[in-house]
Amino acid sequence: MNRRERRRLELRADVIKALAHASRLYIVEQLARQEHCVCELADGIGADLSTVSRHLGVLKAAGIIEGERRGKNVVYRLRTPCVLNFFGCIERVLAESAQATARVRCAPAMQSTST
Amino acid sequence: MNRRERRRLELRADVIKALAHASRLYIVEQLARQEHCVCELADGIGADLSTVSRHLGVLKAAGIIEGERRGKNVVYRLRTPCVLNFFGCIERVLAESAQATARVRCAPAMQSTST
DNA sequence: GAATCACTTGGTCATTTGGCCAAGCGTGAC
DNA sequence: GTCACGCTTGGCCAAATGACCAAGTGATTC
Repeated sequence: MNRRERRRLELRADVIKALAHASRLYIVEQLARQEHCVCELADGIGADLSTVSRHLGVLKAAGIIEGERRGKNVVYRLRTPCVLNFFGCIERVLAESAQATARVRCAPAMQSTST
Repeated sequence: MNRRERRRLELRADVIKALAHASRLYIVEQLARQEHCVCELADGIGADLSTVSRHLGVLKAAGIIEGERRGKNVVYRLRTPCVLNFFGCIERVLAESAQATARVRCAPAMQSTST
């Protein structure tokens, strides 16, 4: 992995990092339905307004959402809806993990024939 | 966001977190081509073997890859190749961000008509 | 069974992240 | 202008993350 490739992967990782938090996933889901002001999202999340504002800042910096002042409010909307496609795959990963766990639970002596 | 929904989003976030690192993205890309032992991946990344082993542990815990001992080696492979679909969208996000940056650079007085 | 190779795990440290409170800033209402 | 409202940002702290080295474990070799 040379310097150039590392940089490329770091840029990708930054976008993924922006999505790697429950509250930010909630925000993305809500904005997928319709645009929202900060206060509405903070309400839904149940965290301090400042905390939510920072989460929005992270998503915005990553280029996933964009915000616009409208009167007193700042209204955010999804800028790259393709991120919604991730969730199907994520669910598949989780489902397979759950299956594997179940398999282990039901057949603990799968590999080691004895003991 | 009730307790149940938070839990659901946290599970999703855990999978995404596992992908949110340049070295781990490198690993996923390599394993998409073919399976590899830890030493090969460590070589490619250029980090300590222990560090790479932990990265593999994170991906495995998330259910994205799986490993199998084969003689002296432990060989890892991709378990849920659908994660590769993420990258197209990520690149689009990055490309749009780059465009936005360029726009700002070329027209700094876009919104505020004067000043 | 001792040595060696491939990997994992414990210990430690520096850095990053996420949370809240408090203070600041921009906008609209009065 | 000044007040209130909505949001952002600075300050701070606790917890999580990522890195390395060193020690431990599993498997092959001799």
